[in-house]
Amino acid sequence: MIAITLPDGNVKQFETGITPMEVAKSISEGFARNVISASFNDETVEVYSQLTKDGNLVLYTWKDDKGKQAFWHSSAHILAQALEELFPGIKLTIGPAIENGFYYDIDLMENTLSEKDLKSIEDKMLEIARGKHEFTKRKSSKTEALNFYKKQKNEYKVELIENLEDGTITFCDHDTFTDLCRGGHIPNTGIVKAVKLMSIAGAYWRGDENNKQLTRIYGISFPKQKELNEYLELIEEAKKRDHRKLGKELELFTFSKKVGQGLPLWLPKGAALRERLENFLKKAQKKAGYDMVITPHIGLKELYVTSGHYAKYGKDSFQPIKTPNNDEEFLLKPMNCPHHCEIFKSKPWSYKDLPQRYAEFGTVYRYEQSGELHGLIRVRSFTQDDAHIFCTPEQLDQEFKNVIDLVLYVFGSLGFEDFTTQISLRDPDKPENYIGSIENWDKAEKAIINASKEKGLNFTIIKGEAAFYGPKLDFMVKDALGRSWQLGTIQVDYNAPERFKLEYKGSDNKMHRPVMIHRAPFGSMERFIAILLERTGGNFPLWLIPDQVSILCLSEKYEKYAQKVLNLLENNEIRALVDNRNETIGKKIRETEMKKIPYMLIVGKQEEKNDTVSVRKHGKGDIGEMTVEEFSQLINKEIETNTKEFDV
RNA sequence: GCCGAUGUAGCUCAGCUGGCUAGAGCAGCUGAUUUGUAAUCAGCAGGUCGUGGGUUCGAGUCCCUCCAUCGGCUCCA
Repeated sequence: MIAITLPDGNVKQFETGITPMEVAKSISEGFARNVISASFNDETVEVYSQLTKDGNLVLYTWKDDKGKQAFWHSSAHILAQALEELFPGIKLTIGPAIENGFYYDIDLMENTLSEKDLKSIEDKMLEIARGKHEFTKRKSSKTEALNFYKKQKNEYKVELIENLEDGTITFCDHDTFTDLCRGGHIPNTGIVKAVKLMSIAGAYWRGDENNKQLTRIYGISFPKQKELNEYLELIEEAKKRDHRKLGKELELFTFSKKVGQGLPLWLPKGAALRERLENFLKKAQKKAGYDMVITPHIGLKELYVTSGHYAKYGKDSFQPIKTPNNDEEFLLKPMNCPHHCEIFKSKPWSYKDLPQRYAEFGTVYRYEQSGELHGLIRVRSFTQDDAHIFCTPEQLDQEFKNVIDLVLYVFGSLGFEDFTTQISLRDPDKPENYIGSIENWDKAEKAIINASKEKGLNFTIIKGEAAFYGPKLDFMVKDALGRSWQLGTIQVDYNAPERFKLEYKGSDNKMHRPVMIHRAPFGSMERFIAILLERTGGNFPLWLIPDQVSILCLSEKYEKYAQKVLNLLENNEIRALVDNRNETIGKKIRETEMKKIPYMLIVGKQEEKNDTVSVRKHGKGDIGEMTVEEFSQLINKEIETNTKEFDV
């Protein structure tokens, strides 16, 4: 007998060798029908695996993330079988479940695959699924496994197995198909009722650009057709919030083939909105003790040789600008830190003067790979809300925490509550990727982790993701389609002060090296605004939105009165416009609603007589008649509640 | 940069297997209408069918090059 502990704390006795599915049946038949996966002592097991010792058992249904994972991973197996049947001779590599669905990477050999083929693969998958084939896991010795794949000339699987320990190798079979697999499957293929293959992409074997590029097929599957339909509808809805589409509709920004790809052009409404965001941050930064500085858009190549950026990124940047007569080379600045270091160097400092905090909305230029450009989110010219803090080592902790507070203030003010944070550290096995001493790296990494802990951030640590000069804390936010993007960033840097030989005089009358913090709460104006657009769907907070009010004339007769209302609003710093077109009021309302202008003021005979306006709120409808004064107060109150001051 | 897809009017799209002067709705312009809470009516104008080349009696449609865009991969100071 073994003792099985269930999540609710209940302990039950079973015969040795009982399966999770039988345990599920002992709870209830109905529940058992929904169980598709299980974990035993925190390890994923098959529902038909025999349990031979005491332990904690968790049973998963489709509703659990773990259940979905098993479902999608099993679907990847079905995809692989369909592919093998349709394209004999292809080589399978890996096929995991992902956040939404699954993929399988295959080496197609001499076959080609295009999106037109996806439908027939889906059909094949459903045909296999309907066979209700059981997934069964079996153990294999290393030599046996190697022989199996060597016979198939599948060098990918051979490489995978060679990195595995003998005794831990398992295969998973269903129907005629078999695959090297750690496990975690649903009971049988029949549970998969709906499949959609989303796209084909190239993906390098093991994620390394130097390896062969495989073909990756992305898909998603569901236990019910209805759920698939709902998912596809959700994606369609998300596409409506795409910042590229909204940016065009709301006339915020554009791109021009002639100017060049990845070089955004800000239209008047977008530029004004961006300025409001900048002013919002400037105000908070002033309170937090930052000084604004301004630096040029170019710098001598030597500047970047000193900083180390030239060696690291010189080849992948916009190439140097050469002067014809003198032998000079300038770079378009890809970052602001070297300029700011030189500002710090412009005069001697005492420890009493520190910290020095230099802030600049600095536009930088980076030659991003063409395939990587993405609307305003990934561009070749963008403006960082940059600042560099030069402080003593003793001040580092406090300064870092203050920056976290500032980022949290910015995110909070704009409704980014569901962000995640990640700390990027160096990869200790690849010292060649980084500059600076181990001691300094250790200090910097410790400082970030301590500050993040103290501020109660729920962070994940990722090794090998640090910048070449130092570790960083990034604030990540998701776009409409659920893709995560880095916005705010805070980085500790001991190396730039070293390379630029920055100094201050300490209380001991000796020279010391300051520590530098790079930070940008928005990250870049472009990316931040893009994400804000996707999350609000263009319904920006009232203080940010380009046009706050549209005054709709019932007919041209009331234009004069509308102008008077406009003047009154403008005196109250409210952004308004008059719609005096010769159109019906219904049409004007419809169009203003679609332009997402938050308030409409309808003026006609009645309003002119009463000296009032009829107010209609976007998405809500008519909210009644009031004086312009009352309306202004309403607006200003709404703005006030949405914009809290930064507390130092 | 790599894999796959897309590119027709300012916007959204139609144009079947190659065959008259390339169509529609919205936006625009002109005129009528002077309007009470999500589309008033009529007329007009607007396109080197992304670019360059090729196949053909004939190309928006077929093939190739390049450019841009979209979904991924790699990259992201």
